[in-house]
Amino acid sequence: MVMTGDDRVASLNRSSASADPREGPSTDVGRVRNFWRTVDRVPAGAAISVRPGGRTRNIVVVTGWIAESRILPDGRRQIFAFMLPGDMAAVSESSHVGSRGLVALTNVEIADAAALGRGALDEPVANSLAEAMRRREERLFDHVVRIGRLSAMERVLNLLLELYDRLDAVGLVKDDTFRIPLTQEMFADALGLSVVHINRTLQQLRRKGMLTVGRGAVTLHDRQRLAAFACYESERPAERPLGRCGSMAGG
Amino acid sequence: MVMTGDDRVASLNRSSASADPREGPSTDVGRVRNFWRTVDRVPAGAAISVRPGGRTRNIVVVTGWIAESRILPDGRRQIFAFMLPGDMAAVSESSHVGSRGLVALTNVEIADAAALGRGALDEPVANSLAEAMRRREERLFDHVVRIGRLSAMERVLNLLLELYDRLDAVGLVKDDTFRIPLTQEMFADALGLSVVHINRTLQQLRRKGMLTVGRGAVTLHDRQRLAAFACYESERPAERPLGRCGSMAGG
DNA sequence: CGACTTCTTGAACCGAGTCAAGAAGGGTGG
DNA sequence: CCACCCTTCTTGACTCGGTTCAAGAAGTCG
Repeated sequence: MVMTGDDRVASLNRSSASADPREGPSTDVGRVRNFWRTVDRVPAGAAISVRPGGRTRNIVVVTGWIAESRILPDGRRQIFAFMLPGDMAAVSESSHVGSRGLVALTNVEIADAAALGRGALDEPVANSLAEAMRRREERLFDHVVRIGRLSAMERVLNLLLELYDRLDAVGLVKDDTFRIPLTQEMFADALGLSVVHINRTLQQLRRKGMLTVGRGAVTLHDRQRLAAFACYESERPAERPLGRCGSMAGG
Repeated sequence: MVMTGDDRVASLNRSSASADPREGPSTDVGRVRNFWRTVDRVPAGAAISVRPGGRTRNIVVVTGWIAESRILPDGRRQIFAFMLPGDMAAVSESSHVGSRGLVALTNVEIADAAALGRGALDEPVANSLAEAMRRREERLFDHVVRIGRLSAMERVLNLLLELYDRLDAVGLVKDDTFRIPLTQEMFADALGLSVVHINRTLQQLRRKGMLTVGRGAVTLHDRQRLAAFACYESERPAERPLGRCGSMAGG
């Protein structure tokens, strides 16, 4: 798991305006054009905030990863969520230490969601933004469970499975593999563990053949089994076989 | 910390429609009357959900405590938040195992928020509901930090300090003391710890003279100091002296 | 009073943290 | 292309916070 930036969306229309490209692959082309005209580039490590003048801003991630996090006065950090290409969010101003903030984990391209509907939020944009907010909140709950009630191994797998599904939805997964620009430290700060323990946990998972990590990419082997082990439930309710999670049938 | 129900709001107008009574102690009296006509009673332990027919329901807690939680298929439970008198929320239907659900921790009285504005949500109600949602989300982030990055002692104190502030805001604190209808198990499930360890942690805090717990009531001694220790930041930004939290100056 | 829940405490265990040092990458300038 | 630096990853040894198991005490309720 090495930091390697530049995982830009292969084909534009797959990560277009709609938060969930599956429902309508190619949205209004003119809208997407407008999209690109208002793109902002943010370098890795930089904070994402409203310009001094503005109030609140609805953005869409076009390329790259963003973390939503808080830093405690004594330096401890907690990452609440990762924003991936296609994700929308409302950004308000904040100082970050003590409060929440968005930080670019890679070089990032973001677009103003408002611009998609030229000016005021129009119906479809407002809707997908609302839908995005709903999902974001749901993920936040998942994250609380992860941190509060899962073991280290379960946490790691559970998070990776979520990232898999989300990246898959925007076409960034191929052969059960996706690029992941996170350092083990970021992983640790998201999951409430120490870097060292994240490392050891990944080693274990590797040895058990459950996943492959390295050079900025992750491959999940037998996601079905991993999901059952890590109490992971896919967002779309189609597939849900999990019995009592936590135990490992054969491993 | 013993379960003792019946902590009803002493004076009605303090817990009236507005989520934050401080800004306007006595809201429209007629509205409050209407309030009482549409009150629902829910016994301790019961789930709170929409009636079979309905879709989504905006409610206000009038009396009692409610927990928002999820139960994993293997029985582990995570409590996301506590709803106290005066809190508003939007309730949608859910099965609870696997997904989220609201459970009455005590006997509870709830009112329909919509009823406050006779029918459709009117401006003031919609606003305070939006404001309540904002705060609720902010608290959820606080909770993630608590669980993800604080030690057991910090977690316990931090949560108690939050409950203090919220109960104080609706007039349910007197002499640094408030009633708390939580069992240690609920505390454990909220903070991601075991019951036994919650118990021991409370013992420690007692011995250090930081708080008093017993017979369903908690008293916090020297909240200023406790807040600094537990990385707690009050919602209203007036008072914030905390330096680098985590260490105990003298104790 | 009896039954049940909740609290408390001890002892043993172990998952995860800390400290520390070395290896492996990755990027940069000469 | 190499030398160097800095970040990230890895591993070992040790510590410790928190869990588990178990059993008894204290409350609480009918």
